[in-house]
Amino acid sequence: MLKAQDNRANPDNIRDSAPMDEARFRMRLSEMKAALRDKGVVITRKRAKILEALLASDRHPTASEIHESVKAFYPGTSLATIYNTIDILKETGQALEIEFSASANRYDGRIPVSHPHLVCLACEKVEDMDAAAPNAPLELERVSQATGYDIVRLRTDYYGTCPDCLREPRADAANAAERGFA
Amino acid sequence: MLKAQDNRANPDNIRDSAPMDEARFRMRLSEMKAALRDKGVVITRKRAKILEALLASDRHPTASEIHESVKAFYPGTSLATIYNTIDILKETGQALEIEFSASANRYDGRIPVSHPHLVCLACEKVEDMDAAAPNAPLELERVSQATGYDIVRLRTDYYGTCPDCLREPRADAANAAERGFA
DNA sequence: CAAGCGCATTAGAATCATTCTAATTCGTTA
DNA sequence: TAACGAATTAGAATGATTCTAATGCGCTTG
Repeated sequence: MLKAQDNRANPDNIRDSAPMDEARFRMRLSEMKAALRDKGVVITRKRAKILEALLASDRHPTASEIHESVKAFYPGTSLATIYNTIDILKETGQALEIEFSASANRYDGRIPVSHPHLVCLACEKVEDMDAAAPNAPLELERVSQATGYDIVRLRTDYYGTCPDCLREPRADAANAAERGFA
Repeated sequence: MLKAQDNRANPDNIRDSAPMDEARFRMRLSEMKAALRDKGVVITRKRAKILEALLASDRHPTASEIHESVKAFYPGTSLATIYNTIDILKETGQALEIEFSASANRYDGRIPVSHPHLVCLACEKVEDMDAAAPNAPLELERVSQATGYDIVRLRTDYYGTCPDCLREPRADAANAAERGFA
């Protein structure tokens, strides 16, 4: 749904970078507002501008980029408001967060080449997934050719709850600490 | 540490969580040291301990976890030394960084469900990749069953240089700023 | 053995994104 | 108009990482 560009004109292009046209923009915008109102969220003028800034950018904006954009209309706006609104959007499933700033980086000296990872959201451990798993993601070569990018690295992470934490429901910070490196 | 667990008993398991056995540990350790020495890097006692801590952990340790581990032997060790050594390991291809703390998070209000992304390392833009691309990654269901995890989210990012930046070699911070959201 | 060079290491400051806190303001409804 | 709760605010706090500038250590050379 809501694909920004009709790729049928260019069937080999699997890159989706076109700005939204006006009609689609407005449609998606009211869809978002409706979804928020359904959950009892008040759409203030600032919040509306935040939604617009999020939709208008074809770059997947950062909180700070949205902030700059909104400040052009409401100069006094605080960054906290941007984060607050983004939180609501995430909670209501109206925005996807692409995480580059979640927690501390982790290091792998055993298999120092790219391979899929299993990330436990409860205890925060990161396990290797056997690289030979079936249905491995698109090869770098293939994606490079299809997108025009020079792809050098692939990241595949599966997020969920590990078997240990599924068994033991007390999967909180204490649990994570227990398993910590010592 | 260094407990041996044999996954051959469980051929369907595509999760790779077994600690290294002693022999493998030592083999990989000298492999790393040799690779570093080849590049002219001096293996100090502290650096050796850092390599050991990295290899000994079956959790993909953070810099701070490695730090704790090394401090047990060399109490005065600074976190900066850990980061310095990790940098060398990354540069020489002896360690893989699993990034959870790279730069600012980005948000997608247009297609608010998980789909692959193209990340340009030069201008830092993030593009959507058509979700219908061939060879899509393993479905959550399938991985859940194979690993015992309750997988709720999948992340697939392709890193490289976008066509624009490939064309224009001046792909530095200024370039990134130019393309910034305004 | 002494001098000197260069890398290794250090503590602490700086940076950056994000979250928290507590006070203030705004909008709605009574 | 009064009053309540939600929205918004500035600024502090947090956490990970990077930077900086000084010091230390190990080697080589004379």
